Amino acid sequence: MSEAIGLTIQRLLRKIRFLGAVEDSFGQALSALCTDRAHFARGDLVIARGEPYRRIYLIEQGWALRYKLLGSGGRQITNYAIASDFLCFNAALFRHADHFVMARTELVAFTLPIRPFLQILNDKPEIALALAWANAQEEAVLAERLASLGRRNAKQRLSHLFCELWQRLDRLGLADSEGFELPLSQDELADTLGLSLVHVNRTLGELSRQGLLSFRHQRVTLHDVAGLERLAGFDAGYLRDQPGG
Amino acid sequence: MSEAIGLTIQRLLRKIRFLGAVEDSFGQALSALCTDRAHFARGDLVIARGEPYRRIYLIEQGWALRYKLLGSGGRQITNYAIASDFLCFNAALFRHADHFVMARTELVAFTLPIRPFLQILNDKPEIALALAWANAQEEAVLAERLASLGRRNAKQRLSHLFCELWQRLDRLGLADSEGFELPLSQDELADTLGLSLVHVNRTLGELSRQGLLSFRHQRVTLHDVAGLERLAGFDAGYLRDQPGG
DNA sequence: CGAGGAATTGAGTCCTCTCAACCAGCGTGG
DNA sequence: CCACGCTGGTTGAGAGGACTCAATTCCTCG
Repeated sequence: MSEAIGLTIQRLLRKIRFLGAVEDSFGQALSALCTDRAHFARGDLVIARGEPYRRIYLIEQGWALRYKLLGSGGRQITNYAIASDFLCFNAALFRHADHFVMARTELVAFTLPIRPFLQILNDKPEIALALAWANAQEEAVLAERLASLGRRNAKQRLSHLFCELWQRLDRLGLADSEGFELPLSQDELADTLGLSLVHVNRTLGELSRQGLLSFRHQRVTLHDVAGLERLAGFDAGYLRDQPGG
Repeated sequence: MSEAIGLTIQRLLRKIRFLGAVEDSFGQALSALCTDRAHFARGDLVIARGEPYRRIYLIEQGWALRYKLLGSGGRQITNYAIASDFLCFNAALFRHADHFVMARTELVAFTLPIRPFLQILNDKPEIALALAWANAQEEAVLAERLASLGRRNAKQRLSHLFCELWQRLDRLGLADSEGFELPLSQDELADTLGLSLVHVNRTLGELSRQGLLSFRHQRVTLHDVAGLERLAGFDAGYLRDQPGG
């Protein structure tokens, strides 16, 4: 089992790129906890708003969506979680979920019991720090998305999102030089970017006609990365900063 | 000095409401670090994007704004920091700031040297956990704001923001039953909520005409809290959940 | 009393939305 | 093997919330 989790841990390490010294104890400690896996089918809820947290998940493969439902019927997707991301990490800190998490594809995740997980954080501050770093980076992504919704138009939002995902997936070895697989519907893009489905559709069309990118059959192809980054005002700084303090 | 910091620590504790057992060691350890204060004048930059972090601040009084500047000239304010909030907390995790922090009022903050601060987190996991909790709550606020920018109209965004601030300030003893002081310009509200200055102005006018709230002379008065919450779809859940895991 | 920042108000524009069809792909069942 | 139904994508038309430009008023302070 500690072999099966190898790739996931490697990805996690690649993501957090922390001080080399940490890596060994990190992998060992986590592997020891990752004895069980959970499987979710496409569309399954991992947790619903208001439910008590039961465990923490570490995604091995698949995509999950975090979102909120508004009284007025709207949905705001706040996050995509993919391989090496944690789900319900807040279980370590809160009692109840304040958002929904849904499996967007078949999803396989290691399950970490909360108490022992807390114990590890307690015993090994290096690990806690590394995970704090990963969390902080997610928050940086959130803040950048806020800037998108607040101050960028539809074309820029879409371009920015794709630039960001490309970078992020590339780091995990899940992208290639042309683009990446994106198992989302236009509807979900809309609910991520604060746009309507119809407008996302039209805007994707425009971006495609301008030779910037195309999104068909769950695959994003970037035709002109420089152009996209210029249009979006994309600056990878918020994804790239090295840990240190 | 450890007496002067008393109120700030108390507020911090009130904010994080953590297990009683933590409080003593928490206050003592932090007080010991809070030997120096920094003063900023209205408008001063605490840190600029790209700059290396130098220290962590714990606000004693005043308001600070965290924001991003977009290439296209826009500004997105991501956060207001007030008494008992940390500034540049990321200094513990990153080398360079990915956003700006500006003092919006006269600002007084304790300065915490990074290394010793990290040492404390290292030595006292309870404290690290408590701060992680505070951080997670900030992230929840960010996510909720994302939902606002994505899926709420101008009236709802404003109402929601005010409901949230009222709650948050109340917890610190900085609000009263009528409302609270809000040292922001309409321009800054606009850059927080992804609206234009002009539209914020008109929308505030409407809310006022509807007898819901008024905002004049840096003070928000809530005339009809229930109505506001209904309009905004405000649900304090994301601010209220107790720690635990 | 003048100057500068902030708040207001008016007018016209446009980006994005909603409503509404219609089309395409695909898995299922008769 | 093909019709049916579902989900997701595409396109058209009209409406409206929010934007920009611009001018005016209100405060506050030196």
